[in-house]
Amino acid sequence: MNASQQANKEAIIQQVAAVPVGEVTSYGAIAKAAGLPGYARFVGHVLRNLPKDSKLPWHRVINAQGKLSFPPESDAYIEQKKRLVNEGVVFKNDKIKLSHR
DNA sequence: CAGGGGGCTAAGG
DNA sequence: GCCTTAGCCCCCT
Repeated sequence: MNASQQANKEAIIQQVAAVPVGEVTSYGAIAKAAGLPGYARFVGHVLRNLPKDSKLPWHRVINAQGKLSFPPESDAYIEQKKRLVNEGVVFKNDKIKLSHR
């Protein structure tokens, strides 16, 4: 892995970790906040390949549609939704309201 | 080097 | 509301 990519990953992780409890953000927002506009998909890749000891709140990162990026019947979807609800995130018919944009 | 795919996004139909 | 196009980026075959 290149050093720059590692740095980008770190920056992304930083932003994700900076998301407060009860709040959700989109991949694009994370990427942009990390100084990597257009890296939305890379954010997804990073979160997907997270080491199991990351302790990173990946569940607070959703897509711009205010929904989870997993199939509704997927275990990951259910797990993420459960975690969010447990943290106080309000779901509107399987949709989360992002703090306006 | 080419091809396909993925926790994306925005714009159209 | 869903699917398609086009654009962005990175990863694995």
